Amino acid sequence: MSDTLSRVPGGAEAPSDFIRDAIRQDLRDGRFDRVHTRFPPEPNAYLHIGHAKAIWIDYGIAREFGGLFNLRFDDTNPLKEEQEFVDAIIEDVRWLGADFGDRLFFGSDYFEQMFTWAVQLIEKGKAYVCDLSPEQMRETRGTLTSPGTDSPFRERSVEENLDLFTRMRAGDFPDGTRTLRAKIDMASPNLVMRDPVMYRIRHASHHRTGDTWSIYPSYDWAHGLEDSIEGITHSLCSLEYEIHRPLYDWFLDELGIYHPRQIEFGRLGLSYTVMSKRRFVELVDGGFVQGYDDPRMPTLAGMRRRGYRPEAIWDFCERAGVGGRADVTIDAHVLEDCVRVDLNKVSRRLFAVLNPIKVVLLNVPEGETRWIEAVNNPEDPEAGTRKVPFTREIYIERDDFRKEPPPKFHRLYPGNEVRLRYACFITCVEVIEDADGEIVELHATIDPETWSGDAPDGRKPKGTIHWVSAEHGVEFEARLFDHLFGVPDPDDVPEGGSYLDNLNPDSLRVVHGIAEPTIRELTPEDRVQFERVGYFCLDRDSASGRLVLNRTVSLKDSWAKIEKAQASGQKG
RNA sequence: UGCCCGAUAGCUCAAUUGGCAGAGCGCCUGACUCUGGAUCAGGAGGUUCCAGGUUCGAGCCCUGGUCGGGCAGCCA
Repeated sequence: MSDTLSRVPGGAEAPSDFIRDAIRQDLRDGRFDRVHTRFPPEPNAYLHIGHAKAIWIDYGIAREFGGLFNLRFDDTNPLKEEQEFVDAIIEDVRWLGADFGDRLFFGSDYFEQMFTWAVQLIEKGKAYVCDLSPEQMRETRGTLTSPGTDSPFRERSVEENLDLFTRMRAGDFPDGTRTLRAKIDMASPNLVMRDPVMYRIRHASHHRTGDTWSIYPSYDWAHGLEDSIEGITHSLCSLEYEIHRPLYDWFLDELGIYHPRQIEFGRLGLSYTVMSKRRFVELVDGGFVQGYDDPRMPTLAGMRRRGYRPEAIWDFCERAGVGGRADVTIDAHVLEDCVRVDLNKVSRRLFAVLNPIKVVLLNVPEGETRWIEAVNNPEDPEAGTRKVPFTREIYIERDDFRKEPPPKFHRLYPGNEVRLRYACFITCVEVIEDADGEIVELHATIDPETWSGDAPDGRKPKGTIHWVSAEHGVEFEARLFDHLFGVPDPDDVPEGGSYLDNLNPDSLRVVHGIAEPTIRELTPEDRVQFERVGYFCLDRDSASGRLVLNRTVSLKDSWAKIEKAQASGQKG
């Protein structure tokens, strides 16, 4: 192993995958003497978890190898691109923590240089102006199994091409009437190489260049040039561009300019959701979600609003890995696990009850408030403690009580004693029901000897439950999210069906809970764990007097698992 | 009936130059606990898509199949 290599980050200890291996090889061979990557989004949509993987690869590799990382907008199509998306993407990339420093670039800044290079190709006889209509071009391109035919304009003179191309730029011709094409091979088995379009006429206003251009470069022509101009070493992109690599190389070789290396990786998919811009639009426009940042959406904006931290997303990308040369779909539960692991370390704990039932503690005097010290985060001693009010009437989770306890149920039931977390032991002495047999209230007694946390006789209740003082409790709205789709693969539909048929009707459930007063201290995007319930994040919809919390993810519910096992055990 | 890519545990993926097939998640047991959380220990689970071939030895190399995906925008 090279000594130099093992000293730089990414040399010796760094993860190994086919991309990193290829880069190390390039460094050893002297093909490149540094590493410089870029993330090149088109500003026409919001970023999603799939983009996070690309950023993780681009930025992560640059950092590991001590190289540079650019954020570059590939804005070559004025019809689809908007400043709104530029702003949103920059915000998302920053939020993720991918540091591009001052290296924020726009493909449109290079239009003039691209034009100059196009003229060079024309002069070299490698590009020509073609008058074919879009339909004619399609017809002459051939098919997957048959070659195309040469355009009748393929052999125009350099002078005529130059004149026409200049007039295209000047705006002399209507949209769609002419293109500049590379002269390669209409019989190539790779359709991408059949005289691809380099420029098309578009009398459209661009979000950055305004009306200065009436021709715009195509992706294939522009992308390699952008990489070359910025001195990118490794142009990492998804698998769909693999077939474009010969063209990427062709342009750079014909121009004889600095030549980065394109390497493709598999796209990242997530189960129980969809990941295309078109479908995002359908979900939003169809009112199935409330926006691109709806917490159920796999967009970075949605995940942020839901309460995910970038750390969890990085961890997820790492677990997914670069993998082989294939697209991968990772189980959504893996992402959720990453979120739990991350939030567990950093979240303050709070008491909140989502489905309350009142408990009257008969031997606690009315009007008395006892302030209990509670640990803010057992995982982080520095998070300190807080005081939680305890009174005669409290709320507990309805699920934490059963009139007739099933086996292994260690929570509250008539005659049973449980621990109120951080407080004392209580025993249920009476169940109050209404005329319909609905439980409306419980009566219980506390053991005053157990305030220290231990009983003098050493007995230990099997269950510990959370609680909220009825007098001090603060009401809030909880938005409980579930997978947007009811099945792992939304595209798994019968003939003629739509992925929309698989929408999960219960992906959003709104309930009203009661929490300890500390909840009032939260500000939007603050994350907490409601003990024994799950992780929540204050939504920006919260206004004075109205608290809205998004459930980021529930805790693993092992009791639910036991119950499920019991239920299936009975029938089996 | 073209070109390119893929197929490994229930799921998603690993496996240096060919050298005893692994991980995470899920599942099952158990331990521990003031979150039935977290944590810890153990376990089950495989014809590496199929058929040939090369090799002392093949998940890996070769040939032929099967199945799945991508490619015929003046999108990126």
